[in-house]
Amino acid sequence: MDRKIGSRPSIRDVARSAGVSPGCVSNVINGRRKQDDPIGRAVHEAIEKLGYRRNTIASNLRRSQSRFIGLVIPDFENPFFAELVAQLEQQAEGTQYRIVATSSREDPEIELRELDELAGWPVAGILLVPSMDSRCKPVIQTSDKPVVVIDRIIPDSDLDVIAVDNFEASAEGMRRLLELGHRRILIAYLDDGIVNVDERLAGVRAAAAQHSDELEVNFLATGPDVEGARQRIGDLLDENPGTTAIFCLFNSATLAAYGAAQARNLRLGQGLALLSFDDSTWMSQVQPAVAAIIQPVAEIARQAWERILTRIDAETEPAGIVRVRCELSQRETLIAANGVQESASRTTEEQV
Amino acid sequence: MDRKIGSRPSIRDVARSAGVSPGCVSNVINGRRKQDDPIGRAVHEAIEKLGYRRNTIASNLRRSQSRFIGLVIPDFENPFFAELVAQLEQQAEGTQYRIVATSSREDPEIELRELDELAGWPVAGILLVPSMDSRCKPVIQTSDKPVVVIDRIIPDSDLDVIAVDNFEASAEGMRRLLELGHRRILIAYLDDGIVNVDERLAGVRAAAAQHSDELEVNFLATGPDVEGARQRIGDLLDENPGTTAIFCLFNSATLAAYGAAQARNLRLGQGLALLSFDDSTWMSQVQPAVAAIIQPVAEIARQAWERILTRIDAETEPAGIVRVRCELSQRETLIAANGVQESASRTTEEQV
DNA sequence: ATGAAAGCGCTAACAC
DNA sequence: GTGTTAGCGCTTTCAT
Repeated sequence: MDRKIGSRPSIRDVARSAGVSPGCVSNVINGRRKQDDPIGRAVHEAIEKLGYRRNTIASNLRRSQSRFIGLVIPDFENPFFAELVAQLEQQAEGTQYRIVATSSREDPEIELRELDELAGWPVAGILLVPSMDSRCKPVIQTSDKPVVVIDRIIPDSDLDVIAVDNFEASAEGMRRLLELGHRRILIAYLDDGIVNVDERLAGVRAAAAQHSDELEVNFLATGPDVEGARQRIGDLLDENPGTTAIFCLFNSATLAAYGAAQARNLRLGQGLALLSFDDSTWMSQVQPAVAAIIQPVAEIARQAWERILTRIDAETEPAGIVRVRCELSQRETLIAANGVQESASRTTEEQV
Repeated sequence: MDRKIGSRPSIRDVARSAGVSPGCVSNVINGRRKQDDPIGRAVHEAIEKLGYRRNTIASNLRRSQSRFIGLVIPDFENPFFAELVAQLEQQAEGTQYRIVATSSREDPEIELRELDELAGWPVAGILLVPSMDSRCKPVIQTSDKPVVVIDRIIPDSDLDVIAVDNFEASAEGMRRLLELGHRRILIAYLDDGIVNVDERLAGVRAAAAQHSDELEVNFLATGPDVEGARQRIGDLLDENPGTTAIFCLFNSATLAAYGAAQARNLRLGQGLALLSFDDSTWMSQVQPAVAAIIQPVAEIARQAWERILTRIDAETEPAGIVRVRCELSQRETLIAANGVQESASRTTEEQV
């Protein structure tokens, strides 16, 4: 009541109210002193009465330690990253650390600003999903706090990275389509020069190269927006009516392909196969359900969390890239080239 | 070089290196002193050389002010909240404040913990999308920092709230269906006791009550998971084959309804109308595109941001509820009961 | 066991 | 203008 409005009671107010010293209050708060004697009780009462809450930041400042881990992702609206944030929060649960999340909106400038900002924070470590640009590389390499890169490899660097096995997963997807008899395949990818997509493309190419039959594989760079992607995929389908399968290398292309196919009355799961790299909720709910290569986000989060904690404890471990395996979910749009469904039922989906 | 590894150079190191006092360095950093004289230059050089970064937190502690605004949402994976975070970050851009986002995973316990945590933070204000439970009410009301509630009204309170006009938007949606000749309508809602859904239900009921014809309106509580919702909606469609329109009062029910309709070969946009409260990317991309009541997230974010800044400046303004109007996007699944499409083309969508 | 006092990194009021 | 100094809220020796 005797303090200026808006400012909260400090440890000193509690001490005064309980008739003890601030240090003593600190001891009580941090359990370094028995709680159930007259003094301990008095302190607790004062805390209660004044509505005292410890200032975490001041506490950390004094301890010269931090219980925060900064997370920078490109975009909250991408379901993959949204799930990543959720899973990382889950990992943080129960540990002494908490996640502080911000996004770069895929803008390298903002990304640098965010990293810069975090550098001025007392964060114990940084988890980063880099934007589609490697400008952040020097900043990370000279960072004084541990950084773990997630999902997107930064070329020519020896940073800690947790990513999925893009190459192998794509190759497997492509092999699957070839096994199913597809020979005219449309590969929709985002753009050149994006690490993940490049790796996925390489996987597709490798699988195609191993195949002996004559293939007609069309590679289409769709660009980032769904609307434009639908247009381009549609055009390509019109020009290549013999196409029997579409393999989309990132999730919004799948939505575009789905729409384009519907618009042309191409019956997915009957005349046309569709496979997506990266899953989304809608894919398993529509009918026919869209087959997808599922990125094990929970596992990625687990690995990233483990790695950053290790790094915080001991900075001496050698850095390295961890590749997490993806699962191909066998849903209804994954059919043979003759139109036969390989798997008719939802219940045969492989679990992640 | 003479400091312990992992700890960053402080303002004192810079001062020593530049041969000036810490206070002087502070003055240079904060532009309270001209930069381009020998001393100013020496300081800048020292900063450069040591790789000094200001510790934002310590700075804020000393200034007894904060440049952070805490945001607590129920769930990063809900596209509506994801967009909200993105839009709020956009609002924060250019201001002196930044957003620190965490989620409660719809768990009232975690929500309380998060609010408690923020109470111990030097945040200037709190933006909260409450979980589906009002347990947080007392905490907010006794908070020593301004709180603005977003999206979900907390009953019987006089807090600052920014929400959409659920009642009016639902009523308009329902009226629209009635005008289009629908008389057997399925209303899929999440569950009773959830504020937003209750308001939407009330809007639907009010519109139905105003109508003179005999109506058969089925209300179905789907529960939170899409799979279960699809099952229940499917069952209800089977039991009521005369149903000509489905109105889903939250976004994942729309996905469930879409899947259920596809599974039964009910042609959406031809035999069956579908209207969604809340938009998602997939809705405008599938064919027929799913009509949706669009919540103007950007506007919600704008209002919330404006409100919290006002509150931070002056806590004296009277609190109040701001209701933001939604837009009905006229897409292809919004057809008349006789099967005629009211609007055939995507291009006639109203803009948000 | 307990309280006084120093100090985390920084800023602001104050003297010089 | 410039450096000295006190202190933001807290923790942690270190005397008592």
